[in-house]
Amino acid sequence: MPREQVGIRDVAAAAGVSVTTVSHVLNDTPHTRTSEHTKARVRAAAAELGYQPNRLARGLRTRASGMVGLLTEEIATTPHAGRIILGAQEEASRRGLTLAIINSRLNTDPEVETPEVQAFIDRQADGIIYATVYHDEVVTPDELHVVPAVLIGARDREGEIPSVMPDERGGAASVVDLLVRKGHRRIAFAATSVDVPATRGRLQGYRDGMLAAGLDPDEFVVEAVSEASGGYEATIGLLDHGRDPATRPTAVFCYNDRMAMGAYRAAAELGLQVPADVSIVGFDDQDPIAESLFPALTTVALPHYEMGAWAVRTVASLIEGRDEVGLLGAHPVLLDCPIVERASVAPPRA
Amino acid sequence: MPREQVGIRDVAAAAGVSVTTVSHVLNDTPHTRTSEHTKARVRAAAAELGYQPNRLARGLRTRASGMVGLLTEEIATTPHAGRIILGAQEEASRRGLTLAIINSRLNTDPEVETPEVQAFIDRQADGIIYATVYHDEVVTPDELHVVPAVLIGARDREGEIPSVMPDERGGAASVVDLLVRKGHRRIAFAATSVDVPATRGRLQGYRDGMLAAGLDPDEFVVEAVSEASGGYEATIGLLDHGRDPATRPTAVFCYNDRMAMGAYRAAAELGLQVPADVSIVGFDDQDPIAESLFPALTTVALPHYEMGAWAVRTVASLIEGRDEVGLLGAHPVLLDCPIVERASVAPPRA
DNA sequence: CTGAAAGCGCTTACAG
DNA sequence: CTGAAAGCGCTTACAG
Repeated sequence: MPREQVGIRDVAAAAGVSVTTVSHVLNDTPHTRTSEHTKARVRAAAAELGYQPNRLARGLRTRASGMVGLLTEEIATTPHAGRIILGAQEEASRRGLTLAIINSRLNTDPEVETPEVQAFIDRQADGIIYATVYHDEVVTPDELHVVPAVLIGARDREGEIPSVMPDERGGAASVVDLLVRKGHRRIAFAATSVDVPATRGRLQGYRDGMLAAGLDPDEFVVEAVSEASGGYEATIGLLDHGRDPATRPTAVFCYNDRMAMGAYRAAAELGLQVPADVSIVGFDDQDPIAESLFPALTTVALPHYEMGAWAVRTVASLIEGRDEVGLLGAHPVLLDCPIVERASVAPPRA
Repeated sequence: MPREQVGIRDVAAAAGVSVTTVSHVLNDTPHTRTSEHTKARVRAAAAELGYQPNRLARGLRTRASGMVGLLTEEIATTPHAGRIILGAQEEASRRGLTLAIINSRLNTDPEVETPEVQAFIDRQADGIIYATVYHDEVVTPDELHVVPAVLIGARDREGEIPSVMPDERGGAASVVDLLVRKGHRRIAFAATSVDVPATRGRLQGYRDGMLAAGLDPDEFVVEAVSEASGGYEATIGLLDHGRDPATRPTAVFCYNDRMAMGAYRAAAELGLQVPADVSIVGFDDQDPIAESLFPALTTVALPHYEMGAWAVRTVASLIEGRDEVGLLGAHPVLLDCPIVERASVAPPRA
């Protein structure tokens, strides 16, 4: 499979001009006058020969590879991480950048080397995006500070590297608000205790919402494991046990969709209809649960795609030297978590 | 952020040798004698300066970028597509290759250009992996034939490009076999009619299994939409309607996990316990359904990770000129779909 | 055993 | 308006 590369020299020869001229016209080099006639000849020759510039050579010369590296920490573990990649990839394509990906094993020790970052640097990546599993803050590998870089899902402890994360708190608050507007007042939250930002943010958002509505933010909070079984148990505890229907919750907001899945099962076992007897809301908009549940689950979507796109947009502006940064590094950017209304919420029984 | 690149020249100067020598010792160039003493000096200097060769420059010179491109068609639509990327990425890392990714919008018209492929070629990708959404065969873009290439999820119509896909048929047959070994004889299959290979392969596998066990391969096949609602309806149809418990199915094998999710709901509504009263099996091992269902779903896993890894392994051997190909292109490689046994299968009621 | 030199395919001051 | 030449950072015949 010999790739008989046609080079800039071939185009120059075919057009009867110098390679300099070919380069100028094909790149529209500013401050360069070339006669229209010559331009046309060059373009025709290039098209004729199917000339495509070798990006490697160009990169070597311009010291800009046109590549940005996405380092994903244990990509497989995050549901929907694929959408981060998709967002980053599409934004990169829009800008003529190529996205390279390396997945790294989780590495919490900051002192340890990060050969993945080095691999990107060796390849002259113009910028690097580090998508961490969701921890609060992270001390970033040294190598990350010598090249334009951006963080997804965690804040840089030193506050130097710009970062994005989902506004979990705002999303959770908006759920309570939705429920309140539907007429609910006894709104439970099935929380979890794992120490990750999502867990705290969502609980805080719930409390924000309850407080804003003048409701008790503690009465209906229960804690369980963040899985279907936990949602099941939490819901049974909330709605059963001879709980007076007049005082028990009319809605249960679950920490995530998997717990909501368990909540559905609990409701069914208790002979309760969703949403007529009890409204249920999840969080994550996790495909395919949210849509496959019956009735379809009202939940909150995470801005994975948007975070990926934001990351390349931001790293691109760092590359171009537009340093709204220092500014940027200090505070993480929070992206909206929109509610996806489906069919699991209704006004409470009169 | 000035990256003060240390180059091979700096190492040469520091070690007091020529760049030629530095290159030889750092690359262990064969057929080259260098005194141990010199080697040691060079290595020391390189380490001291933290020298990392510029892969762009090397690539330009050697005409091997060390990069393989993964083109994913609508990655977002396939559940678990992330695992294809993960498999490809990790295998690439093992071989010192970099994986670049481009997602393309679905493009069924073979005549239309595929700029994504061209983008990889411009960047001098050593090889290209084309991961299609799951169609039977595909006519590959011309550009793909000028560079080592490999297909995931579809066969090349011209039989030139090697391809992998899951052995859906074998996986489905093994499910029936498992059920038969547990003592089931009235095994239903909730099929779907969408015209994709998975749909045909799984049905064929079911029939293979039934035939192999001397059972009627048609009696218990029903068709429904490939979603939870379809699984629900199929199961209701199979088990209700005054069906005699002595003649109705004791197990329902669903085309996919989402349908299985509906089947669970149907069973619950009919007052049937899974797996005591009815065994249910899915297909896809779709996270998080399979694990979150109660009881946890026995299902069949798709070899996404393995297909990704196979693809870079194969494209790497094409690159190295090991052309077990022509051979390779003719027939798609089928990868095992292993059963994941969880808790939704039990012997039928005596 | 070691090194000078050409060249990979481009871009970009610089000169004319 | 156009082109000759240097150079990006490597590797690799080739010579000594």
